[in-house]
Amino acid sequence: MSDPLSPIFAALADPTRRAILSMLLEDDMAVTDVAEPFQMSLAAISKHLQVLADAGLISRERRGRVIWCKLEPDALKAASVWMQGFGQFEPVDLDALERFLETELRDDSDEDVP
Amino acid sequence: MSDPLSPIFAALADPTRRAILSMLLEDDMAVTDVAEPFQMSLAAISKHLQVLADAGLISRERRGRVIWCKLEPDALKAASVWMQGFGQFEPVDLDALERFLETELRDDSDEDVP
DNA sequence: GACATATTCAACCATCCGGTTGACGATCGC
DNA sequence: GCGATCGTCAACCGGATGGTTGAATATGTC
Repeated sequence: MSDPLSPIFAALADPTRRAILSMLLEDDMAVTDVAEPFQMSLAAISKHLQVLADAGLISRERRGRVIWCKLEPDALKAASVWMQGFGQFEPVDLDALERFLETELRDDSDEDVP
Repeated sequence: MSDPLSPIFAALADPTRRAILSMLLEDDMAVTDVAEPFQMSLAAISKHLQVLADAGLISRERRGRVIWCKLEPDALKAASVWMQGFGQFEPVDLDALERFLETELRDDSDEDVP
C-alpha cells in the first residue's frame, strides 16, 4: 500500500460515511442497522461501507447471516497524526471541539436523516 | 456554509495537494514556484490551489503580477478537531508521526516529484 | 425442501475529478 | 507601446464516484 492517506481522507470526505463512523463509535452494528437511518438504498450503504473498509477505517465480520461492522481507529489515527505534522494545533481545544461536533451533527441530520 | 468538513477532507485526499500544503508550511509561495517541483501543467496546479482555497486551507493574495499562496491552518484545525471527537487518540505519538511523515514524503516523491 | 432475511453483485446512469491544451487577461521591464 | 511573464479560463477527455434497480448468494427458520 503506497499511499494509505488518500483513501482515508477520501472516505472521510462524504458526510454519510462520517455519520456512519459516528454511529459505529457508539457500538458495532449490522449492515441493515447502519442503513436504517438513511434514506438511500441498502446497496448504497453497502458501497459506503466498502469504501470505509478499503480505507481501513472499519472492518466487517460475518456472524451467521449478519455482517457486523466495527470501527478500526488505527487508520483514522494515521490521518490524525499526519495532520499534527502541521504542528501548531494545540492537542485538544474543547470549545472548538464542541462547536464542530455540533456543526457536524446538524449537517448530518440535514443531509442524511431527513 | 453547511458542510465545511467535506471539502476539507476531499482536498486532503489528493497527494499532490498534501504535498503543496507541506511546501506552504515552510513558507508562502508564488503559484509558479508551487508548480515547479511537479511534472504536471501549471493549469493543473492552479486547479489544485483552487480546491485548497475553496476548502479554506489556503488563501491567495495578488501582489503585482505574482499571486502568493499562504497556508490557512484554521480549516485544517477544524478537521483535526473533528477527528479528535473520535477520542482515544493520544494527542501526539511522535514515533507514529515520524513514521507517517516518512511514508508521506516517500509517496510524494514517487508520485509527484519524479 | 421451502421460504424469508441479510448482504452483495452487476449493470447502468449522471455527475465529479484530475489532467491536458490553447486562448486570454494582467502586469512588469524596456 | 511591446514583448515577456504570471496566472486563470474554457473546452475537452478518460476514469472515478454516488446513486439506482434487479438478480444472485448465504444463512437461518419452519
